[in-house]
Amino acid sequence: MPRPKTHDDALRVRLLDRAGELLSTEGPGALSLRRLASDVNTSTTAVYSLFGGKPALLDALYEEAFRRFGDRLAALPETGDPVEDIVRIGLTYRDSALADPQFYLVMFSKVVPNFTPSEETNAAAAETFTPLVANVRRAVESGLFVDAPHEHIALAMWGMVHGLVSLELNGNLPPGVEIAPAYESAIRAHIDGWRKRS
Amino acid sequence: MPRPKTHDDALRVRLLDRAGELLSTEGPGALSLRRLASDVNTSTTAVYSLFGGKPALLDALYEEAFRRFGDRLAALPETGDPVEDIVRIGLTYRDSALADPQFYLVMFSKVVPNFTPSEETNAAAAETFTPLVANVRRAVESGLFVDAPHEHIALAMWGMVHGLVSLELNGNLPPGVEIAPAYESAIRAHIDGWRKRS
DNA sequence: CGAGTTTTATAACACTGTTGCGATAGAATG
DNA sequence: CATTCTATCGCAACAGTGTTATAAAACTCG
Repeated sequence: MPRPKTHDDALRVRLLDRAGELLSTEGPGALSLRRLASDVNTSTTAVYSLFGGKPALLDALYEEAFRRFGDRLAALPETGDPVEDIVRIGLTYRDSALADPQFYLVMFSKVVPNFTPSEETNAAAAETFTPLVANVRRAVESGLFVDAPHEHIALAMWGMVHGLVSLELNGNLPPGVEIAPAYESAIRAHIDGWRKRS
Repeated sequence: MPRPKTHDDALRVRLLDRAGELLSTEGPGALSLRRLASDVNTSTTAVYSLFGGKPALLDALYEEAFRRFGDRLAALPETGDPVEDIVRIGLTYRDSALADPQFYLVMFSKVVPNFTPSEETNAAAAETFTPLVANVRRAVESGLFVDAPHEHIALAMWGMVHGLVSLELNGNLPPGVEIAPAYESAIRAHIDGWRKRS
């Protein structure tokens, strides 16, 4: 007896897709509910019935962003040499960030006001971290690296890679300074720092 | 013949002070022009006649934040050992960020919508970087470090320190993971990575 | 064909930054 | 002393935001 549903799962993905497009192409400022709803020929009510509000929509987008990001990192073939794998993860990390800077800023910068990811979404996001941790463990177990908790080593590596990319994408670098020419050597030097001295 | 000015330099600093307070204590969401103006017993017009608008006010706050930050880093006494100085800079970097996280987020994260620092303000902000660069140069010139551009080495170090602190303050760390116990050893390991091998 | 019921679109609310307008307050002039 | 002038400032309107309450729409069942 009710009126037929149009706020279905298909509309949900259309909203999510369009939201991602708006974010990537015009930035977070263009991602307003009225704009989004009108672009998909519905009303702002749809966002509330399908997500629960703008923060919840952003949470879904946040999850999607980390999924893409994690997929790219997990898709890297293993070479057998953990050091080389770590370098490749680092390079891919920056490539992925530069491929869609706005998404990266949603993940790691606070570009959208009044949005903080939910506990579970943030836990899922942490999975992105696992390929690096696995390779570092391999390097530690094979005696290549110093005897330190492999989580600590991986965290330091993630920090550097993330920090350089963040400085780049947030525009915090001094004028004239570029990341690209220093990036790979920075990764390799950092790895060397954890090498066991003989 | 005109009506006496109340939008003077004293009001300017009162606005800036209160804006900093609001930012530190209640976060960027509480920093609205109406709220700010009423807290200082004036009107929103004051912000426009004294600064030019909210982005310009934020620019002044951004400059102030970097000035404080840079002062803390520059105040570090030199020990004569560049390596030890670099470690101290790294530790102070995190201490300063944790002392006022909201200010740090204004500097290095995009917590305020529609704000990007002006060219000149950003250039001034880059001065924060110089103590680290100076110490790295010293280490390179004394033959301690590998023969690489000292700007590249300093950039890598800044990246790691900044990355770890950013992950921490943005809440991007996996649940249960802490920066503190890994921080100093990460800095020292990274420094070791640039050491000349004998 | 009308009543009932669920779902959706519309409009109102409180808030934001920004801008134009009118009130204000004192000095110079008659 | 009253009036006029004028730079200055506070208030209100405007366009926009997320959110919420309300009313219209659209189908089934009696």
